[in-house]
Amino acid sequence: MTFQSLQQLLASRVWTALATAFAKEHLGQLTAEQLDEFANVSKIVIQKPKQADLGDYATPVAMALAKPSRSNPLAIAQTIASELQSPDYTVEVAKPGFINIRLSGAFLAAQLEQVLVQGDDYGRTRADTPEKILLEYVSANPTGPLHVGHGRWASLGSSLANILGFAGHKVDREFYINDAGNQMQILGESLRVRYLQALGEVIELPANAYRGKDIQEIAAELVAEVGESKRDADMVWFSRYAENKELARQKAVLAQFRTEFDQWYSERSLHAADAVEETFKDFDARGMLYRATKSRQEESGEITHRSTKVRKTPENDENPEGAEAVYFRSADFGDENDRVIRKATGQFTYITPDIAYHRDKYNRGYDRLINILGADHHGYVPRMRAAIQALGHPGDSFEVLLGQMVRLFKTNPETGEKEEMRMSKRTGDLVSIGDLIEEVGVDAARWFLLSQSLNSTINFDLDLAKSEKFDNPVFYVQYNHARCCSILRKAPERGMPLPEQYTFLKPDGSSWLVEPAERTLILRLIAAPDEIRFAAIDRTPQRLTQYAYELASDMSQFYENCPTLPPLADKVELGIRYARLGLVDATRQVLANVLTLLGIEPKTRMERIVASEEPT
RNA sequence: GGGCACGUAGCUCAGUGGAUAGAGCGUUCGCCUCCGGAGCGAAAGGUCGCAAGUUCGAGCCUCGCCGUGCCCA
Repeated sequence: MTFQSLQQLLASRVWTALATAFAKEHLGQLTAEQLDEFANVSKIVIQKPKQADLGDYATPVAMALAKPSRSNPLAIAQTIASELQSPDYTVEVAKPGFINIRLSGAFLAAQLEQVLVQGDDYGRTRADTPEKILLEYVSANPTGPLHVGHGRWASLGSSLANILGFAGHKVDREFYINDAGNQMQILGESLRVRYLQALGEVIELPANAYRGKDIQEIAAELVAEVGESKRDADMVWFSRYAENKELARQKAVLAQFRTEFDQWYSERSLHAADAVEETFKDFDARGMLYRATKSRQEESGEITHRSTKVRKTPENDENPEGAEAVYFRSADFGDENDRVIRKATGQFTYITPDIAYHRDKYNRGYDRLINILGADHHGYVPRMRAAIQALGHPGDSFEVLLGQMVRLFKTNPETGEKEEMRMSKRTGDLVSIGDLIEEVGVDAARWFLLSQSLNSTINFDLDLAKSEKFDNPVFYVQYNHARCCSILRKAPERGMPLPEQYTFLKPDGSSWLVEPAERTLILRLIAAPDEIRFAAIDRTPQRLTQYAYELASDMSQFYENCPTLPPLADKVELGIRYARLGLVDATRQVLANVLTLLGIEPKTRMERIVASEEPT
């Protein structure tokens, strides 16, 4: 079975109609070349009309053809419409040149059946060009708990991976462990001091130490594990121990947050495999490097400053007189200036292992790399893309999704005002993913982190996320899923045993489901594959939270207007009742599929809150 | 100073170059004892930051301002 979305189907029908009309020389002066642009049917726009009474779907393709064919759009629309005739729908032409399509009851019924036939796979489509994608996200230092910002990348990355998979791509999820920097030494020293403190020694934390309570917890675990036996262990030993513990904690909280990875890739393993040195030689062999005391741009006076960040540490500051650094000609690939890749001291800059890492990704056979990063890292993108091009890969095969920050708001119980919870890394006073889960739960946390465009700062309303009323969209959606489940559970005891297969058509071939609320709901359901497809193409999971909400809303309308089970449906014909039951089942299925893609649990029942319980 | 975003209803935000720009919250006004019960419906609310351009057609694309956030200096 080939999975094709409704819009893909309609687009291909429009294409056939176009080709036929062209063959009959009915498309004015349109050339074969101009027609050919639409052979890639994804270029044929199919959309939902703003007003439902105009039709279920529409295409403005005739208006796009007006100019090249040198005829008027309405006439072209008429021509295409007459080639588009099908028992599946009626076709109308409207004002400027729209072609409106209204789907028949029988066609809708057939599509609805597909929802139930395909079940958990409903919504899968074939990609125009299937790709092998490596999606990298979160990628934190193993030096402490993941915070709410990481939570945004975690929910986004995990959902996007699911969505891309449904849209016909092969996706691997990867977490890059930044375990090679000198933060690891600081971490080791921090743990060593905390360990000795736990053993009763009076010793101060260094100024640059990590101060989070996680280190103290790990120190306590260490004491419980080995007692005093590591009193004289060196910093590297503590570093490794702390790193393993921190990583394990990160893995645990991510798993709890329904964020899985296929690979955990250690930066240190790159060094161990000499991948950095190899990458350097590769660049050199490709003529991408030069040795100089100043970059070409500085030499020519093009720039007066060097924007490569050099950390102010004693060992980095030493720059032997007249010694030459090694530059990468990144400006030749669109970067604003060349980048130092190896300092005069012989040390690689921080970007070099990153380049080696991305080189390795391509060597592992991926067609496309997608990284999810905070927008504060945007300066990093041009130089990495330059490196990728220097290695001979297309620049656009490297894609970086830059996301804005998350701000948390909570009502102050004293003033009743919403207040921002300020976060500070310095004091260790930052809200972790674990805190967020504890506060609002995984489902609400994921929903609110996913429901906004990546380009928008999220103003996360913790009170709303916790609400168990219909003003909370997550609750509303989950509630309607549970409601479907409940109806299906109750049906047998109300004299409607669940059938092997639902019948949506009357013996005369017309649909049982003709109520506006039923039609609206069916149309919404069968739009799911397109919604998922577009969410994949545009990398916009928020499209699916919105869709899930709209679907829940349509379900709610249907539920209000169209009784399914006795006693309420006593006067309703059995055929209709069973068709409605099938519609409920299909709604349950689509809601479940979409929620699963978002990493939100499709609950089969909602736990009732105790009325007397005071909110705290 | 340079770069990347953002600016849409009172608030929080959606919005494939296509028809009369949408949703939730809040506000106002009606209903509601229901199959899952924590509600349902309606109304009001807009110079899509400002100004120009491209186009048959711009909230969306281009340029210039203004404002906000972040990064680099």
